[in-house]
Amino acid sequence: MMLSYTEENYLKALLKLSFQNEDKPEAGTNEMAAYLGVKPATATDMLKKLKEKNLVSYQKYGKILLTDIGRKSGIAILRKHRLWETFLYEKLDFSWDEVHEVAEQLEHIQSAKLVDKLEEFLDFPEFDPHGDPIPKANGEMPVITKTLLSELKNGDVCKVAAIKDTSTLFLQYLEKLHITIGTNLSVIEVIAFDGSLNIQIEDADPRSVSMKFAESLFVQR
Amino acid sequence: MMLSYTEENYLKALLKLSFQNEDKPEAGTNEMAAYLGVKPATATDMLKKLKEKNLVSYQKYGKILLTDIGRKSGIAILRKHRLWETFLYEKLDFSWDEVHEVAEQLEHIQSAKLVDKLEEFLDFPEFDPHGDPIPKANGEMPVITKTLLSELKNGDVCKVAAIKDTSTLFLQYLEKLHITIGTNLSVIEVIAFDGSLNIQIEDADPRSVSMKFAESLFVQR
DNA sequence: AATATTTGTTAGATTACCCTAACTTTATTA
DNA sequence: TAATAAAGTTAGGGTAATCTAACAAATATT
Ligand SMILES: [Mn+2]
Ligand SMILES: [Mn+2]
Ligand SMILES: [Mn+2]
Ligand SMILES: [Mn+2]
Repeated sequence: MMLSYTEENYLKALLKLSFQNEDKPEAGTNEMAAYLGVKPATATDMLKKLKEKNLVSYQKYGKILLTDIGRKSGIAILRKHRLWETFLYEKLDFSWDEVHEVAEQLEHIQSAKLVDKLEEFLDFPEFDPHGDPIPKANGEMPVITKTLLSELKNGDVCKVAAIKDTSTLFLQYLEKLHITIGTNLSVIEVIAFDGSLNIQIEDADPRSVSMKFAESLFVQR
Repeated sequence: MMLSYTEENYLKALLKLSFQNEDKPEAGTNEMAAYLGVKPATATDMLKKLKEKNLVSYQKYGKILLTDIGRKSGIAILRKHRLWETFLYEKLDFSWDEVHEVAEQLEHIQSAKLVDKLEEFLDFPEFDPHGDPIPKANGEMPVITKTLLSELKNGDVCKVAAIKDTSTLFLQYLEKLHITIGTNLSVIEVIAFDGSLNIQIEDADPRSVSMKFAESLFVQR
């Protein structure tokens, strides 16, 4: 099916929201509009079009759910986004916080061959530079159990698995701390007072990080 | 300056036409419209906008000429186009006739860093897969004297330098004949009757090619 | 249950790009 | 040079994506 640049962005947004709203993979109009930076009225209009094309199912004043086709299309875009991010990071020396913006554009390039060849060129990466799983050509995606650093207890050790908050400020802060995907962390002490943590980053001297920090980082035990 | 996808295509078209119309680097409205596959009325509309933005200079019913800014912008797009074609051909194993279509999309990605990093990644290529020169970051472009194969005489030898007609049919025919950029050719005989040529391709047995063929291939003596 | 708040929709307008049909200007040709 | 042909413009209209303002429905609060 032929999708416009904009329609693709709506589908990807709905997919992302469906991951985010863990309980039910639904989204609301305002939520979607806020995510995309448009007004609710605009989102409603587009919703009608997407429904017409059988990409979402919803009723007036009801919740929005992607159809099978809609989800498949969304995943295809996410796949492109993450492959391009990996390309920029691995091959063109882009930094962590620079890849997303350009991938937002590259994800809309239409060419089945391009995506698959790119994946091959990158040697079939499983995760993007932020630790997020890259969907396969068939739409499959490794489901990984995500643990937040903030859920760990005194003495726990872990590896950084993925970034929850991918804002530039956070990514740049991580870089400053020499934290990247795969970095080993150990929790020395959780401070009950404010939820901050004393952690050791690889072999460096222990240091304190805030609760907000610990809630923005996914780790693997 | 912020240019839309469409504005970029108009500028690139004008640049291409300015190369094509060797004598004067001008273009007409109809010519431009035909090149872009739009109607003359549409081209006129866009022309007004481009003039407003100081990208072209022209008067009603007059000829169209790119301004310095307009030409610079056009060259920047051409640079991206040819770098991407090179990437697809060299790194992703795209064939000769497949690169153009995808590059038409990729040329519109906005990121100064991306272009320059891509160029570095490709090791600063001078020519794209069709033998066309790739503009440098500063806008400079090697000016090469183009000789058509059809201009050669009996006994002349040459190397294939670039492709004039980049249609899929021609590119696929060239592939079949094992002709690529750099292939050595020697003209055995020019047939006066119909302008066809007997040529030898590298060490293969001599064969005949049509005048149309010889007029579609640029060579270097 | 009544009211207030939040959420979502509709109506009407705008901008970018494109079209057809009718017209005007410039160039060619008899 | 007058008629014809070619080239270019204008007027009016369509679609996609966006907006603001006004309204309607659903949900939460008293
Ligand atoms: Mn991203
Ligand atoms: Mn996008
Ligand atoms: Mn090309
Ligand atoms: Mn283009």
